[in-house]
Amino acid sequence: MRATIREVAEHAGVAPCTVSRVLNGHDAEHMRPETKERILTSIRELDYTPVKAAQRLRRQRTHAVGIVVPDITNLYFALLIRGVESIVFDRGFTSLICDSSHDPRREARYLDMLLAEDAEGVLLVPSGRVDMSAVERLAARGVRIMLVDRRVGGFPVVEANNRGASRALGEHLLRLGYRRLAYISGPAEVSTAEDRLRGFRDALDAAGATFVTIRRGAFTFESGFDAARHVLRHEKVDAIVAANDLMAFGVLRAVEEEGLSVPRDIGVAGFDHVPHVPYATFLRPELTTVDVPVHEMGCEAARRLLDGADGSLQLATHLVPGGTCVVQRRTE
Amino acid sequence: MRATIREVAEHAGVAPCTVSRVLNGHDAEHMRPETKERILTSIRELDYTPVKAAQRLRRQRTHAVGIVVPDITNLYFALLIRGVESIVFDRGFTSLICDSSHDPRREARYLDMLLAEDAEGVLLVPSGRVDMSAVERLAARGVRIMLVDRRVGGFPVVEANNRGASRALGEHLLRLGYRRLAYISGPAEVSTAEDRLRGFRDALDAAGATFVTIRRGAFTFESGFDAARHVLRHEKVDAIVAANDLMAFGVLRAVEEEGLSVPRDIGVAGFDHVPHVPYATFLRPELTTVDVPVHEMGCEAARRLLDGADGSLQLATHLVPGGTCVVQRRTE
DNA sequence: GTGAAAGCGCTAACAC
DNA sequence: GTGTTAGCGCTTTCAC
Repeated sequence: MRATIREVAEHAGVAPCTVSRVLNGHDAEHMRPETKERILTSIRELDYTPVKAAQRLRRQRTHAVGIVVPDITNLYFALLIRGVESIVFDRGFTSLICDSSHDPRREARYLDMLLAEDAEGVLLVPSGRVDMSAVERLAARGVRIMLVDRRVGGFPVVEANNRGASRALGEHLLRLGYRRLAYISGPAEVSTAEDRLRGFRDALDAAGATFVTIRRGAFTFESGFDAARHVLRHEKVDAIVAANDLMAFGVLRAVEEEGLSVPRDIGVAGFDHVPHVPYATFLRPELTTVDVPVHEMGCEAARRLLDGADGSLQLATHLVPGGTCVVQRRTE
Repeated sequence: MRATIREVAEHAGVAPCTVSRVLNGHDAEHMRPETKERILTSIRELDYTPVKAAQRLRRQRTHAVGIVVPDITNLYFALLIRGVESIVFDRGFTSLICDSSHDPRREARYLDMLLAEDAEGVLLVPSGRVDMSAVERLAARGVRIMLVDRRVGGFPVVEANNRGASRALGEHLLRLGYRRLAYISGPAEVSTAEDRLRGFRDALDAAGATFVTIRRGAFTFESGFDAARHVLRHEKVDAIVAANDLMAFGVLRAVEEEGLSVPRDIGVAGFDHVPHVPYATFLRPELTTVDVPVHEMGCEAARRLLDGADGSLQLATHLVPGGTCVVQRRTE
């Protein structure tokens, strides 16, 4: 039923290896054009496609890479995947997209699956509590590992300059006159959360200021909402800064529910800038945040993985001032 | 460096096929427990994992399935993928997730890639203008094709009862007293768009009513916004119904920009119910819409594909009344 | 310029 | 109960 390379060879009156040569472009220098033509015709007539499994077995290469993200339904990671895929696919590699759903056990199972599939490289956005042994298993087999967005262990990473950007955001808010700041951070295990907190603190330190309060969320809308409500009910602050936009949206919701108004009564800032979310267009005023080039991060990580580049890379980010933070009239 | 089955066999003092038997559970009845034990130990000690390419070649089965969606950054399709993956992965299959990005050419390339990978089945959410020849190429090779969410050609499909649900939505609005309705439909090539329009029309027909106007959007926020603004500026309507929630959000935005208020001045309804979008929580009042069990659709499609079930399936949906449509005081 | 032959790692039919 | 053998479809020396 399905044609093999031998059948193509017979049909064209040549040996299998000659067909193979055509298929793989090893005919560059020395091959009679008419032979090549005959073979190409046979391939077309028999509707021949090589069996990948046989190629992989023989070549001892799979041309497959894995990409593991914590949550495929999160636009941030979906854009990352798009970036990766745009490079990987166009280079003729197959990518195995895996969604760990924030579950370290599931994540480990996917990593083992990638090992079984003989992925040549793996791009990993680690969940909060990665099973490093699964990662080590891959590395031990010589699989190239590249972390994306979040650091963990000693593996090379492509990430944003979270600390620097967060510091710039902090300086921005201080410049606008905000002084009583609450910070809603992300999970302690996630490097982006820690870097953003540290960066903002850098700004405060330089100005001799401190946070009124710091709370920890889970990078989700709900956790931002909960944390903000708690802050608003127990502290006197003039701005709330969240470690990502999703939580910042939760903050805005809480501010509204508490009967306050942004930016009149309180300033709000986020981090991420995933404004591609159409719903976010509803926001008035627009959120003060930091743009993270997540698609570019995916592209760059894929490029480095395929090119065999070692070492880490930090991508530049930039401040996106929005109407949720404005110049404060000092009321004292 | 990497252990093969032969090395495991030698290490355990058995023949390769015996190792294979253990690996594949063909040891059920008759195998000396100690032999099995010895083999398992060797496997562990040598850190052996079978080479998938060799297995696939020998077994003539890939245990791989493809899933092609038009837009991985759209939460709707991300949830669909999750549903599919939850079934496929747990059954020991590998899924190849492909994002056609609404581009029929890219879509065709992915379908050809799935052919080259010898996917045993393909779940396809066709883009607006699918290249059916690429689909036929797969089918001709005996690859099982199952459409999801959208119909096209004569292939079996797992979809929602869009027409029935839309009719119910129409009846709901009529019952509330809305009479001057504008409808913002989706792309004509997409079956969901057509079904929803037809269903709503069913309701109007039964009541002897007609649309004030029908416009066509692209299922995007922006197109919903544009269409609604046009309607609001040129027609006198008491409600605008969009063929999906994304466009409905655009409608709400347009209504706000035109200085009108929902539901006081105008009713708004959508279709999809992807309220999992945290940002949507901002919406006050909540959107009147129809719940489409998209995750379940993914699961069911995957199950049917793997179980070899033929024929189509329609999943039930249900109306989600929201504050954007309320009882109208007839003002005449 | 092209062909013959070997073998990638695995499994299954058939021996014993 | 376990081993021997052949072969899945392909690529790549090495001949000539």
